[in-house]
Amino acid sequence: MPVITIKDIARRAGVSVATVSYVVNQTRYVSPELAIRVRNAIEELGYSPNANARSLRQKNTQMIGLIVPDSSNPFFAEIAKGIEDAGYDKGYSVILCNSNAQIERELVYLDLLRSKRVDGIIFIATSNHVEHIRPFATAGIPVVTFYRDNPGLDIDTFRIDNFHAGYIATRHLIYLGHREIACIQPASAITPSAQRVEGYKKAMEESGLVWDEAIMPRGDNRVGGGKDAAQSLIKSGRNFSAVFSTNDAMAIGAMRVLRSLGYKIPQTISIVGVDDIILASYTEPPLTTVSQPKYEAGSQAVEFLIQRIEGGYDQGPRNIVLDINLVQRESAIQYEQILEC
Amino acid sequence: MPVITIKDIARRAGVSVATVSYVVNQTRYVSPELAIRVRNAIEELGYSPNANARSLRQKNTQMIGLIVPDSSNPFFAEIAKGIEDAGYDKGYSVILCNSNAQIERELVYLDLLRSKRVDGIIFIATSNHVEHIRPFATAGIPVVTFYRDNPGLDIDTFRIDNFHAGYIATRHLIYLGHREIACIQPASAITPSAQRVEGYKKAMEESGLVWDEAIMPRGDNRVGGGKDAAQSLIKSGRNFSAVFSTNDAMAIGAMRVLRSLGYKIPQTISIVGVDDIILASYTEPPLTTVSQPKYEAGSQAVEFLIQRIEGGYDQGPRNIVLDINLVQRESAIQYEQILEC
DNA sequence: CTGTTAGCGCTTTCAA
DNA sequence: TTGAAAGCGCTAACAG
Repeated sequence: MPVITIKDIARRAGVSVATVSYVVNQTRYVSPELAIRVRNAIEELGYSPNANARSLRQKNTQMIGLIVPDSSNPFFAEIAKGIEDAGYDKGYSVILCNSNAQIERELVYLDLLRSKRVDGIIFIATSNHVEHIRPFATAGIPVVTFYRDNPGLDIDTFRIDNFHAGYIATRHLIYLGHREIACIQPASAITPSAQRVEGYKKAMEESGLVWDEAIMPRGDNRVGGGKDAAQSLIKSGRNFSAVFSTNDAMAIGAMRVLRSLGYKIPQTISIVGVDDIILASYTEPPLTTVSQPKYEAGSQAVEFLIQRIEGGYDQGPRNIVLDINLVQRESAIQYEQILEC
Repeated sequence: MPVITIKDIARRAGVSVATVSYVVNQTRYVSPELAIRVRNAIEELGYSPNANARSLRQKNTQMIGLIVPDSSNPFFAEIAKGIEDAGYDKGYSVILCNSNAQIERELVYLDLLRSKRVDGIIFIATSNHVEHIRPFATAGIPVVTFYRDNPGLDIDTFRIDNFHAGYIATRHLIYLGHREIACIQPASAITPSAQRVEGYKKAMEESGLVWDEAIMPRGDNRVGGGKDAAQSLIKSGRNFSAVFSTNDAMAIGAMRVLRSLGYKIPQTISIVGVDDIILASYTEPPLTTVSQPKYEAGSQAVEFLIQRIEGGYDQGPRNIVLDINLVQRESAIQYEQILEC
């Protein structure tokens, strides 16, 4: 079945293709009479303008590429949703690309997106190896990244203040009266989230408390790592009434083994995490954590991207630090012993 | 900065644009000598073929549209991931569209996807009102849907056997020795998942057990609805040692109130759900449930879609029933009283 | 073995 | 107030 083109409409309405184009896009005055005829023809023939042909002429596609490590990870899924929604409002569609944490696949997708002439790219990289976006930046294709530095490139970046996240989580525990506060830290000290540990230390020191590597086990940032960390925390034989976990996944793992070992949470041990993944509100008890905006970050990212696409901004790179805030649920409470003395 | 086109490459390599096209696409023999020159020019100039121009000629875009109610819902996110991955393997990109459960927005996206000339559409509808995909079907654009009937349209559909899901969940409980089995059912008897209740009834009857509306409260398919249902279950004053919930969300809600009321799960009450949402494996205790393939369903859907796109299939509509299976976790155990007698 | 060229469907300048 | 026509970047006859 032949697809209806602008020519068919022109013929049917007895006008030129130019006129059809003008009424479709409302881009110059057309007499009501002709306009009606055109609209009728469109209606009758069921015409749908070919966006690709349009793009070819206008050199814009109203599409943005989104590269994420894993769109089924609730964290990224939430960001992606924010992007899609904001894009919809602004008239941009999004091409969804999962890198599956493979640099190779990031490269393939980057190429593909360039070929498809997307108007901009939101890139949540897997590694610190972000050199491969250089061609885009230099080719003048707007790019926004998350949680990465892009030295020397004119690219906006969204990040959170990891130090501060660790700091406010720990301060909360201290405020609740806890003095012996354990910390479950990431396996690697060079990841961005390792900064959260620094915030923890700062908060401790500020209050004249000591942090002690003996109760600062490392985990793999996943639920399993949190379980292991909790085990070693118990085995250490040290006292602690609270634990700060550098992310929710490990906090959840820790809660599980602590509970199975007979500890009551929060009655005997308080826990706070960071991230506010959806699971956090469904655990037993619901987890107190430091939340970072995900949906909002996504929509703000397209905002910034579109500014650059449409020429609303052409200064140097912007570094946006997302607001974070403590969400108090039920896994951390007042340290009662203080009162009992 | 001017974008490099095929002409620039031709000029640089001293050949015709046709030759460039042929070496890029490997679509006819080109002498090694010229091929090298072309490849060098491409390398030097950083050429990226314009996929839109190509699409305009070839009348295919290597893109598929995906319409889901909410891509941040883990259930759809998982399906979407399967779609994206399979698409990647087959050389198709996916445009992500959230309908946010609004028919209006489904329509807008459907129009948009038509305009962008996607090669096919995977449509997970919000309502039973799927009439609006008719134009696509009749225009010959392949469409695959989930969980919906498309009477009179040549559209493939993926679904699960809801009756069977309810049946095997209930059979499992019976197999464990339970005889008084409550059922938390959906608010509406006409939704697809209401069939799960029929499966429950069948299993009960088959084993000579009676089902009783007094312990079959209705819920809104969400966690809150499960909580309410559990309350009314308790208020009914009837005995039951197990409950079958027609979905996981309600099962989780029920578990919560039952536990807060002092019931031990699974020691005093066993529970099984349906869906296997990710939360199910993180509850206390982890939920036994009937799982349906999500990732796999997604990739199978693109398989079918691409068959139609590329002419590998042109028979009538296909109705695919996805495999389901019981995943045993810790919320349902043997009914001990039987042994104690 | 390679090049010339028409044309995909649209926008937009230029002319009337 | 409208139309003719060039051209966006590419593919694929067709010709040589």
